[in-house]
Amino acid sequence: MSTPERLIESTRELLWERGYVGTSPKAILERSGAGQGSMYHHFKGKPDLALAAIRRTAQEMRATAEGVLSGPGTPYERVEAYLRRERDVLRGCPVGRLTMDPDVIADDALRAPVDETLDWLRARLAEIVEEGKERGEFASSLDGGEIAAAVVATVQGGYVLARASGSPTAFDAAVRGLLALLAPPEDRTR
Amino acid sequence: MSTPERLIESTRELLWERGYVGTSPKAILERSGAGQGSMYHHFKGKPDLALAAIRRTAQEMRATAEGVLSGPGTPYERVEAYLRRERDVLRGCPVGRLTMDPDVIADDALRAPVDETLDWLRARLAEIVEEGKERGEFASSLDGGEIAAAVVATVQGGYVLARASGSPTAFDAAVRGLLALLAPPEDRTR
DNA sequence: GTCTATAGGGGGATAGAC
DNA sequence: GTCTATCCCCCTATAGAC
Repeated sequence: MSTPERLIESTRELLWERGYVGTSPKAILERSGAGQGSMYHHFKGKPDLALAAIRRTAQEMRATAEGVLSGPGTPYERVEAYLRRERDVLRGCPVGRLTMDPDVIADDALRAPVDETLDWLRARLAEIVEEGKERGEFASSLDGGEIAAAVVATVQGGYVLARASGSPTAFDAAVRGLLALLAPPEDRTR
Repeated sequence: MSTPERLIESTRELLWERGYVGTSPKAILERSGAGQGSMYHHFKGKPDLALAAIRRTAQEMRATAEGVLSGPGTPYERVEAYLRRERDVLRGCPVGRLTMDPDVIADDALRAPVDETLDWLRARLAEIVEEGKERGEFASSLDGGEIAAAVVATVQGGYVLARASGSPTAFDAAVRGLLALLAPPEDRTR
């Protein structure tokens, strides 16, 4: 792997583990094996390198989600597949966690990829819910955008609950709870 | 206010704004107006002071939630009141945000109040949902603990969406989506 | 491209005077 | 209880040699 490549990958890992404020250039250098000079040759500084890392992580998350959401199955099944998708729950969401980073929120350039990714995800899920409404799978009274927001929020909040307790249990419970509420009425009494 | 008191209050504010990693003793001193010596006289160090601050914030959140949850109304109405409670959405949850702080998660003493608070909240909501099931307000097939987890997760995740976009809109959308799913069946076609 | 040297400021804490 | 002095290491970046 090239040096810029190794720098970006190491930064991605550290941002996921420790956030932006908790990640120092020195830590990135140690993890990547690159030298001080290399880093400042390829990137303008910490924000520049972080931006490259965040953009890549956001792109990756989007691709993963699209893989599940465009898969086979009814709308309900695709939403379920998204919610039940395998996750490293205790590590949290590498995109969502950045919203708790004051320096990311304060910098529009760093916040943009985070915003765009979560927004895209919501819009994509909203489409699917609307499709489910047309097929009679979801109540026509529901708002696709609102349900989509609830789905994304449940996942993001599930990470919070799991990390607080040190166990993925609460994440799974929240997902099951939401799926039970989403289940078509005829399945309700199962 | 006494000096220890001012130190704790300043620490609470900074932990909310910048998290544990992003909060330095120096910043606490500046905000509280206390001197270096005072701080290390009253507290063993940053973790000790943070623990006092986190405990108080956790206690306060619990009291606020209990105030709403033990209020008047049917179980659905009380859950709704909790979800719609006025919040400074863009500031995030002062307790939940700590789960994204690596140094908090790594320290059992600091994590404990966070865990206990969110766990208590879930249990309290679960009771209310079970009560609602008995009254026929919620489907008997639902699991109180799972619905409670979904409710708490939606709130915590709502903060993430709001902060990503820089607007409370997404938080409100997620809450409305969840409430629509929770609404008793006879209200579904409204 | 990568290395080492250098730099000013901050993080987190201790010591001892008052 | 509070103040100042002091400490060592880390943070982030620049400069210039190789």
